[in-house]
Amino acid sequence: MSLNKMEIRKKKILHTATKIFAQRGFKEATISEIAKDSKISEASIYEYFSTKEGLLFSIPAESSRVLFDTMAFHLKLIRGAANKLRAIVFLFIDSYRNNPDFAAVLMLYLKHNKKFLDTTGHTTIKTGIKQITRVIEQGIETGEFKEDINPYLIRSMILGTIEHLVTNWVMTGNPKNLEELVDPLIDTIIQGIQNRGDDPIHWSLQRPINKQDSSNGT
Amino acid sequence: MSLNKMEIRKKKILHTATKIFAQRGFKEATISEIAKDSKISEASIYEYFSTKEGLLFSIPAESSRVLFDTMAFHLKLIRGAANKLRAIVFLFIDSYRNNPDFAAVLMLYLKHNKKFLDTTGHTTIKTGIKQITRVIEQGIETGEFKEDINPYLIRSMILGTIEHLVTNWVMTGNPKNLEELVDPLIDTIIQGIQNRGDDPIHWSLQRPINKQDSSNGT
Amino acid sequence: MSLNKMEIRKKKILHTATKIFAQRGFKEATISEIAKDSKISEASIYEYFSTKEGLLFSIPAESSRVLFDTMAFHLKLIRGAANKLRAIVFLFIDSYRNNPDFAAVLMLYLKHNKKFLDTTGHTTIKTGIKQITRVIEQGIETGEFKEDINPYLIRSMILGTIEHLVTNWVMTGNPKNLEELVDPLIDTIIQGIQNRGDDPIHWSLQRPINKQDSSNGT
Amino acid sequence: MSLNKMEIRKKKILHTATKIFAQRGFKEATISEIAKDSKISEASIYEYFSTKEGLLFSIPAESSRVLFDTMAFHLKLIRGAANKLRAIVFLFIDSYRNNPDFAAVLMLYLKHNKKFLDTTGHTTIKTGIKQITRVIEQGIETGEFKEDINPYLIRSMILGTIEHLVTNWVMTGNPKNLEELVDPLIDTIIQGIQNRGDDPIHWSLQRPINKQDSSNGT
DNA sequence: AATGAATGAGCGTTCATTCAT
DNA sequence: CATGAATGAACGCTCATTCAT
Repeated sequence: MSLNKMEIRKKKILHTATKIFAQRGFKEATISEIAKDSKISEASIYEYFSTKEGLLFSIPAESSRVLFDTMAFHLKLIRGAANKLRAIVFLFIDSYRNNPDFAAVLMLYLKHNKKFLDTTGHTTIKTGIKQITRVIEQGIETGEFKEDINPYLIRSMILGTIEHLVTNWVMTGNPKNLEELVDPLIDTIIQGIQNRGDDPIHWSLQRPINKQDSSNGT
Repeated sequence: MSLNKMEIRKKKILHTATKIFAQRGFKEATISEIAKDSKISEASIYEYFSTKEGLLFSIPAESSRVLFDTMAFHLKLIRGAANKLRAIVFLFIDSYRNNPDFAAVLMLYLKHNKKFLDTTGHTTIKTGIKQITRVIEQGIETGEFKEDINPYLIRSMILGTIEHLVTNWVMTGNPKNLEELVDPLIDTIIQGIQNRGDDPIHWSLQRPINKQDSSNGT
Repeated sequence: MSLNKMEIRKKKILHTATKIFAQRGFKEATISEIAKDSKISEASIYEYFSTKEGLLFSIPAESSRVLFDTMAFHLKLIRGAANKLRAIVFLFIDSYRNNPDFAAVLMLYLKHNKKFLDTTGHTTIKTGIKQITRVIEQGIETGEFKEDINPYLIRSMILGTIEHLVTNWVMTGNPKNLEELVDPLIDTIIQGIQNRGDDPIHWSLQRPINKQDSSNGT
Repeated sequence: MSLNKMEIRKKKILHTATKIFAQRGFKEATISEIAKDSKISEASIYEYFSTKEGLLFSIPAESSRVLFDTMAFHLKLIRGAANKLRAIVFLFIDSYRNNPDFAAVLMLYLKHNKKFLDTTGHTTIKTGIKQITRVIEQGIETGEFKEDINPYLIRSMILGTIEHLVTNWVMTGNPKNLEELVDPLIDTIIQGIQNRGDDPIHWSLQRPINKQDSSNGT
């Protein structure tokens, strides 16, 4: 009962804080605002979170775990690295679209905070992100993706693009239809990395010149 | 003369502010610190910049213009949209690598500031970024790139990946060799967007000249 | 039974509070600390003591009464004002030495608190201190001490010196051997106030009995 | 000029702080009060003193130096250790009587503060107090005082009595005529420690019994 | 009787910014 | 023009105290 009530209060604080931080910015927001909006006293907020920054860092914990659990669940059901990557991108985008305040806090105030790096919230995210790398590596192992691609780079392309799009979206409202970019994005990347039956290899710059020559010369 | 002196003082302030903001964070940094480090009084700083945030927003003006002028200059000399994109990515990365403090300020404190959107500094950047869009559109027009690609998405992929990589770099020091990712990045994207069937690689910079000649000359 | 239990809890609180106040200072100490250390909840502490300051003011009540009762008991057994003063000083010093936390609280946080003046704890102390004045006055009446001395001043000298020494002791740990200063202190004062001409030392405890006898017998 | 003005402002702050601390107590007093009373903004107070406690610790610096300089000056003009001690006690008492707020702050909030021990203000006081010890030691060297007295104890008696009297005075207003106690106080102590022509030594408990005997037996 | 939980009321401190010289 | 000095306006955080069970 009491535990339940406390859980509810804690979530209320987190929810309100997410909203206020998203609207006003972390530094500009005040604990007083969050207290008023959540109808929980400032002192009580400090019962649940040790500092204002601690409150900020507590925001991703839950949302992220939900996202990454969902992701792990779906990945088991999907065959093919390309399809898995498509699902990942879709789930990310979808999660952000449905939680714009959370997306804003993550993109604007957490991703660029060095102290956040040492946080359990960040650890959760890092763990989740490793799933992406694993999918890429599996794609390479199965021969679905080219051997010479750099998984870290591909992952960075996926995440970087998502971050860029979502950041723009939370800041300006554009692009309106984030989810419509999922397929073109993933298609472009897949085409850049997958093995193709028709002469797919020679484009790779790391390949020796003569290899390219021979294929061209045919 | 006096004007010249003032210019020097102003640049000194900007340079110091960039350094301090990068090291300590925008909110954490104080005008007092910048004054001490630049040996210019706080009051004088306010002679040159109206507010602390105004000082922050003044930082990209110069560096960005230099970058985009250089970019415009190079793009005139390069043939082929793919090669142009490669040059663009290279120039971005190279510029950030050579100005890590500026890169940090841009990635950590400007890119996510809504007020910055209404700034001449941001206008400069936007103008510069349009060059990328234009290159992509030209690639489509010339048939070098597929017709059905979304230039905005491609531009977002390029910028998003760069931002992601550079942000990581200024925050953690990794990846150590940013510049080595330029080619794989651009190659992956190019392969995702270029028309295939005809020889797609004529303008690849790594390709021997005679190769291009032969294909052009056909 | 239940009353007994309550008494035990109350004493536990007082004991812990004395320790915490002595270690951390009255203002710096928190009820929360006392609660944790005593394993009695904060709310319960407020069942026994109305306010934090009330808790502080309750500390001397018991210890002081014990001291002054002991003192009254001993004074009945001792003959001669000088010997009585010596006993008093000894008992004070000994009491503080054996209860350093209590000594610290008394010297550092009670003696200088104006509100403490209106407290029953202070009344107890005042009553006890009157015993000193009475001994001095008796010394004057019996002719053992000079007629023209100011009992209030002499009492102040005795108390002031004790307070000064004990305050130093609780703050710095010095002087190490408080009790060794009892005799020199009381001797100096006695010599300053006793009637000379007739033999003043009959009751000196350190003197051999026969010595006194011989002088008396003359 | 400007320096002068700053000096005046600093003294004004110190003066007001002394008053407020004396009236309301250190912890109860607020910087806001001091600011209002001194008509100097809170922020400016922090320009002159780094913290509230730093402000408190800065109070004795000046007053004490004045007192101890005066003391050193007078001591040069006075012959005889007893007379010097009398002058010292008088100067102390007189100084406190003329600066009751300072006396209150010193007696109630500084003397019992462990952190104050590490302060330059405390160093000044310690240095000044050494003058007392020196006078006592000189009294011993010249034979004016007994050989076997403990200078530390005598100094503690003098300071302890003064502290006790002045503390009572600042807390309760009594005794009304502090200065009238100077002579009785010093007389009592002097008689307790000075060498007397008429059989002064045998009272000393440290002396060997036979020594006393011989002097008695003469 | 005992306590976990909640909070009202404050306060020290910080700085961006302005002013007077 | 340059600046040393002054300050207004906030805000995070702490705790003694109370309440509900």
